[in-house]
Amino acid sequence: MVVRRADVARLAGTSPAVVSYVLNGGPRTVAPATRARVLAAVESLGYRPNGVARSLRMNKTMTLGLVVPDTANPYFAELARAIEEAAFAHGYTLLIGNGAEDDERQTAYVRTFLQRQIDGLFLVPAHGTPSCLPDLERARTPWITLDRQVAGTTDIPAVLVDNRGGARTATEHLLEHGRRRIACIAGPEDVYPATDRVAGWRDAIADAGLPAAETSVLNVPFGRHPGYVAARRVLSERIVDAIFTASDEQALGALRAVTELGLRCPDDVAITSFDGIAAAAYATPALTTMSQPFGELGRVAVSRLLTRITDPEGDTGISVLPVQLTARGSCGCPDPPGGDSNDDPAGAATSEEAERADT
Amino acid sequence: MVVRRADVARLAGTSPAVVSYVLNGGPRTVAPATRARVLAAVESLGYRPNGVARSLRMNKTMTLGLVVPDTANPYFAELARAIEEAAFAHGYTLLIGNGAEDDERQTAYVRTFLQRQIDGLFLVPAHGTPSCLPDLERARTPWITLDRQVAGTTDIPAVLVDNRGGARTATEHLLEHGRRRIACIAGPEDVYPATDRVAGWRDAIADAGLPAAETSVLNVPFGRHPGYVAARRVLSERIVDAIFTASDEQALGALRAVTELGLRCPDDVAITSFDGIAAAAYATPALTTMSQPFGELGRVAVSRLLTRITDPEGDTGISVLPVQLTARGSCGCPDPPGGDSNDDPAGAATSEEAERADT
DNA sequence: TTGTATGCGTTATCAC
DNA sequence: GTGATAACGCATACAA
Repeated sequence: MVVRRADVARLAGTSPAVVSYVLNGGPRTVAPATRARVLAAVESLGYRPNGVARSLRMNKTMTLGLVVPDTANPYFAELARAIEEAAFAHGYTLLIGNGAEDDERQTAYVRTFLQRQIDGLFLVPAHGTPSCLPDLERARTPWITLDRQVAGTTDIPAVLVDNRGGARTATEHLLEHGRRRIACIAGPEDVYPATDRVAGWRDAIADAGLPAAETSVLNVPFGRHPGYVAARRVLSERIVDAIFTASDEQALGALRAVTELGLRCPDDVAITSFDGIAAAAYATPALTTMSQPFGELGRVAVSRLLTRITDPEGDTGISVLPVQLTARGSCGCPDPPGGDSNDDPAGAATSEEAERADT
Repeated sequence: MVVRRADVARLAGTSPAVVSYVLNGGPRTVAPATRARVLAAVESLGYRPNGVARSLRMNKTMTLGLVVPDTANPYFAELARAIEEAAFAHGYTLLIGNGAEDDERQTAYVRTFLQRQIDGLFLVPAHGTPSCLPDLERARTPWITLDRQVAGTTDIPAVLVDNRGGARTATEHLLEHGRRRIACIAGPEDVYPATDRVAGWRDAIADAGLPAAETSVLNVPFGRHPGYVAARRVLSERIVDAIFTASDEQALGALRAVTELGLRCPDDVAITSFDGIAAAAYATPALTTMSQPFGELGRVAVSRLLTRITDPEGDTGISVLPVQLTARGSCGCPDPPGGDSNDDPAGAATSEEAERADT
């Protein structure tokens, strides 16, 4: 509109094609003198290539889509930041969508993104079977699932963490502290990581030879408020001495419930949870939680998606990353001073080639 | 690539142009019979228009850019969600960038976004004078500032909240509780909302006829950890009975510091803060804070930016939205049960026409 | 009412 | 080493 490539060519006394060669460093070589003239013209005119035209021609947008169930949820916010970090390092930009735990809206975003010709998609599927599956199938756009699997499928590429093992570790840690009546505040019944985390809790309970108190499993949404409500219920109805929650957010809510009921954490009720969001380190007491490797998650997810972009059939497995017990005060361990987390959820860049294909 | 408009036209026994007319509902009318054939062909082939080609032709992308200093920070996460919500309602999609409080990176994002021909940009400028200003100037892409103003400027369209008035209210509330030695944990010295919030604190202190204890102002970054460190320092070095913090995140850190030092909040140290993020309602005690109208912020920002897209010269002022005191336990008010916040930071949709220009 | 043709700004393939 | 030219897929003005 304002200044096109042809203008640059004219000023530099050459042809538009040559301008491209200079700016893109190829595919053909250009004489140093011409090159200098082109660069000068670009500078003086303030020419900036039109990315849309380029995308149309190149058939790639250098844009990745990310659809999560709730952008404002700290866990997804940290996950998004990690993805963004890794994508940026590879020269990709992120289109972000808030599915709002609603299939219809999630599908609306996926469709819009597909239409905008994103090169690849990260999806944290809402509960149930996403109605956008057919669209994704037809579009041939590489996509990969994050944090959750699509219900009932096992052949869709995914990057997950060891939910079952982590939940088991978290529960065992409560057992080691001598707790015996451990309730489980789980996620929604039909959401993948919830079921696996419940399974891990069950594993630990069973191994300890404890009765599987089914009534001690509360299926509520992830999030502070559901955690708060569930904790109030389980604490007033049952005699428990510990709670394992499926998310830090729920744990934060539970912590609040414990205090409101005049109980003390960890003395009366110990808590361990899952995720390792930054806020967990600043609660009082600080939360003992299974920390997810956000930085690694982002790097693996981006790296795998990019692989699938160049080779749509390749890299089709499921990555399961380990989680790590971060012992703090809520389980009964000594409570370290605030801010023991490294405060850098996205992690530092790795030695991977950081290539920015876009100029 | 897979299925083009021409394919649809062929199957429907008509021309590509007609396909456009049907899909876009204009600009020309088409016979019902033809229309039906086209629709059937679209359905059976699963044709989806290429948004990139459309953008090139139409010279608009239906995409808005949002660059914030830190995506993972809960305040910006809630702000982003509000923007996303409002943009979605208008059929716009959000390209999101994490400036990481770093001018260079912020500029990199702005440039990339501009190159991708976004229709408009929301910028939460990092401290100092952004080096992307010339780019924005040349690009003629409408943009608007959120939460902060560009240092030293007053003619750039912005959507802000009443930082000074809010800070004053928060501080006065502490005074009403009988506190007299009120420290101020501020943001970085050169960031707009920080200076205004300090000014508000100063207003209240001065009006109360109290000495302006300059040493009681601590300029630290927003964020939990800085708040924690600052609180530890101010609590051990000085005798204070209250703290006003410039952000909820800092307050959360401060709360942790209070507890670690064996003090009680609000008994020994009362706290009020600023922002009204969801987490504030679940701290123990829950934070008394100046709640920002996230939903309204998003709607106003989007609405104003869209206005500027249709009329680049119009709507060039600065919006200042009011903030509201949310009294909870940390100031000494009765602590309501957890989850008193409506848990819907983005707010419900208004009666504004929700138009989705994209199909 | 419908088919044809041109241009959006770029990259890449041609001859030169 | 360089200049013209054909796509990319769409929207629309124009001729039929």
